Amino acid sequence: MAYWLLKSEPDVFGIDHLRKQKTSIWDGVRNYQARNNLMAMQEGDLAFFYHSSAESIGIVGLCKVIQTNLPDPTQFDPKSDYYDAKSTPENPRWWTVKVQFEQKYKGILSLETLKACFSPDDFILIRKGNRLSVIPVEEKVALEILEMAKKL
DNA sequence: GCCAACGTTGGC
DNA sequence: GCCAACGTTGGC
Repeated sequence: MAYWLLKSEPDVFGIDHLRKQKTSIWDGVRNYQARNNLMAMQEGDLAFFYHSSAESIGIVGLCKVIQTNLPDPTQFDPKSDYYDAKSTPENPRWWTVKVQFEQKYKGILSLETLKACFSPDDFILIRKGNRLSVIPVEEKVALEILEMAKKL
């Protein structure tokens, strides 16, 4: 089983949205590296939920991958911000997964804390200039984050 | 294939 | 709101 980190702006779709609706398709990703990470996900993988561009920045909860290799429906919708005219249902360009809410942490594992605990070599999230929104997390790092989350 | 221009992300 | 870093586009 692998671990991941999913970034989202809480104003748009935050941990509370996911908690309320229980599951969600992770749509709207339009970056090839992030898409490739989505395509590498397996059922049962766990993903940390990260709030970006917010008042409090950091990991706020946990979700689980429950369905993989889903074409992102927004790419076919001309009214969507994420519409891609070059994509067709026969040959979709953007694939994603469905996630299920697992847990909202009692507090936040702030970016500052994460920077203090991990090395950029071990954790892509804290590398300078990193903008990737779907990030693989090494097991070693993931297990430590899970422990840190218990103490919140 | 190069690279300048432009758009976006995301922390501060 | 600013701006550094990065990704994409398009002319050549």
